[in-house]
Amino acid sequence: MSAPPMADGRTIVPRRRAGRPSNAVLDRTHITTAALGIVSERGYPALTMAALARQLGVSPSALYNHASSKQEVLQWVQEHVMSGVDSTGFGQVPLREALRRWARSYRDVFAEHAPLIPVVAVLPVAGSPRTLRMYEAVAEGLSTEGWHPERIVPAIVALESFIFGSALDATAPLDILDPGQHASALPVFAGALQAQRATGAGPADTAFELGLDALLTGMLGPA
Amino acid sequence: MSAPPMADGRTIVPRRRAGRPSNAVLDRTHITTAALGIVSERGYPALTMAALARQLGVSPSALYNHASSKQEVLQWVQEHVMSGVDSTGFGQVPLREALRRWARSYRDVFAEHAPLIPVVAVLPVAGSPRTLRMYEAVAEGLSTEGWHPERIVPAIVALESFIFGSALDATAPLDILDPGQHASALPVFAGALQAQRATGAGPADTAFELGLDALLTGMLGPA
DNA sequence: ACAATAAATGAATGACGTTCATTTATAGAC
DNA sequence: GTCTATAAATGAACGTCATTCATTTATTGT
Repeated sequence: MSAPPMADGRTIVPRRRAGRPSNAVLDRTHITTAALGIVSERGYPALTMAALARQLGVSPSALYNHASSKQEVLQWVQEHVMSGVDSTGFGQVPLREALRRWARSYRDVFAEHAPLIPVVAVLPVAGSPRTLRMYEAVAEGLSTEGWHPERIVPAIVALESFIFGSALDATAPLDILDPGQHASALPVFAGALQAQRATGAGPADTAFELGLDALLTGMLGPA
Repeated sequence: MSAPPMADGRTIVPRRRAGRPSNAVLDRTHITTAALGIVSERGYPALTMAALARQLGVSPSALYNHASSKQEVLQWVQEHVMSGVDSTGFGQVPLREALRRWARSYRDVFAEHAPLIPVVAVLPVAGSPRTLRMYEAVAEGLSTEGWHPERIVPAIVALESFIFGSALDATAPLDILDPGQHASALPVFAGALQAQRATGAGPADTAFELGLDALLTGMLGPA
């Protein structure tokens, strides 16, 4: 009579019988996994503490024995999400290429977790070892190419700002820039918009690649 | 017995006597002004519909006769905030300089309204004439310098992404990048951080200027 | 005077995140 | 083996929000 299937979509977990540490079922890992499941299946608006508890087969208040707040859960999710960022190129391929891979994967990952951006952008990074290791990899990449130490952090932050902004932009509706009825008053912009559309490429992707090229050229010199 | 001073911090407004349009007191302009007042005095977390109503000397539900949602109020605030962006340089000073002024003012404005960024970044721009006029000014600036039409929109979007990302970054605590106890495991990054700090300049500002320079160089060529 | 109507009200609702007193059941001490 | 400290789960409750709605109020055009 343990762990009934529940015939329900929620993660099945051996019914917790309270007690000392032992076989913890409601630890940081399980909570994070459940949160990621909800997010990927139903999106961030569905990630409530009640939904999370339900997914874990537990009452909402039980979560507060293991996480001090929803903010903390979001930090755990962020820490996991960072594993999708590719920092392996530094020291392996030319810096420009390594930065490009890094930036693309970073943007793609956060485009799928856009609601984390305002959280992450303002959160002390000391709590996220993965993020710190990423910074170290990028810093090594720049340092090895002879960058002056005092320029390294600003360069990383500038790239990151562009990446976060681009990730937000990637979640915008395709027609977000449509001028609607005002088109006639904006001849140049409206024309440019049509010209861009005629290329058939996604505006967010094109903008990201153009901006990334420009940043890399500006930082490293022409290719 | 009209408009008692209230001896209270709230905006004094001639007590509304219901009826036909006439001398509307609770219109878009007044609501926007009140919202801006709350935000500048007590920040975005304090901007609740209840606080807004209180500021206007009215009950919360009354707001819904004039705004369909809080989202709409935020759009009004955004539209007003956009007036702080300086697009006057285009056609008046060299393009690089015009873009620089524009980008700086744009970032500064949204650094003070960071919570609007996730809203704005995803909102159809058709509802914001001021934003559209800004786009037109920038597009004219690029077009006049011979930019191909299909590159204009991506360039604007790329710059805007960098600007929004930088505005978010500008609201972060100064020590956000502090590696804490992990410093020893991150020699290059920790060193770079110290070198940056030693310059005495704000990391967010330095990163913004470095990134902006890089973007402009990448887009327009070396100065 | 009257009818139509814009506008304000206050009570109510439904999400949320979070707290707390209480209960449950295990692990280690004796 | 019992006892006891304690990690962990529970359900009820709270406070804060945005939002809705039936009702009232007061003005305008006829």
